[in-house]
Amino acid sequence: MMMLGSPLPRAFFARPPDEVARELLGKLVIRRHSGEPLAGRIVEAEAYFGADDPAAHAFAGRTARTEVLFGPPGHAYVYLVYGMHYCLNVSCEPEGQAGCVLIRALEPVAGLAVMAAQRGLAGGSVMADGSVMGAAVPVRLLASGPGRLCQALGITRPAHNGLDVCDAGSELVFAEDGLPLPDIEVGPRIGIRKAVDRPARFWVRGNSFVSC
DNA sequence: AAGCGGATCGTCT
DNA sequence: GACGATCCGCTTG
Repeated sequence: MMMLGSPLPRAFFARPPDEVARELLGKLVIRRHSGEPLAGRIVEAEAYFGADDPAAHAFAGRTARTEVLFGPPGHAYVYLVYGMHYCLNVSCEPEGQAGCVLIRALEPVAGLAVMAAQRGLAGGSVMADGSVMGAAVPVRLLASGPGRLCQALGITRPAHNGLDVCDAGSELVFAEDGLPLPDIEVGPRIGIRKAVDRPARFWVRGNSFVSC
């Protein structure tokens, strides 16, 4: 029986990315830093394969950017999209073989106020007399989307690319949450132009934090 | 409620 | 020199 919050073992990631993506649903992403830990439960993830997947970054071969994808499993692959958003992935397959899972949405579990602040959604409107009208923080939008969750957790390529997410001492850890596997749905991946028909997106059925 | 376009830059052609 | 594994605000209906 795995302990609650304990890091997932490296063997968990040393498998094909579609298996890993499916089983990552319900697991925790924990961002440790000097303050309180930030955490979210994975509710949506996509598998990206290697040489046989034109939609994957690894498809073009081994480059400086994609080095992590070909390295040992269980390491963070963080890249910049559209010049402004970071995306978090975790490397899969044994060392030497490319593959990863893109984390697309988290259900916030801990550190919601910090997440809101980092998202620029501190909530509440400052009135003319200096008082603050209550406007509830839109929790659903905190970490629902690959760019949003990186902003909420403060994940960047310079700081986090290549980190070992199986190491309890790491700034970024993927961990067990002690919950049974949720009811899962499968469909095509989002936002890609190649291999659009491949069913490689997994999400928790009915969960309101799924990005779409 | 849905659709459009602007922002912004590392990476590879 | 072009192009994204995106998000947000503004437009229209």
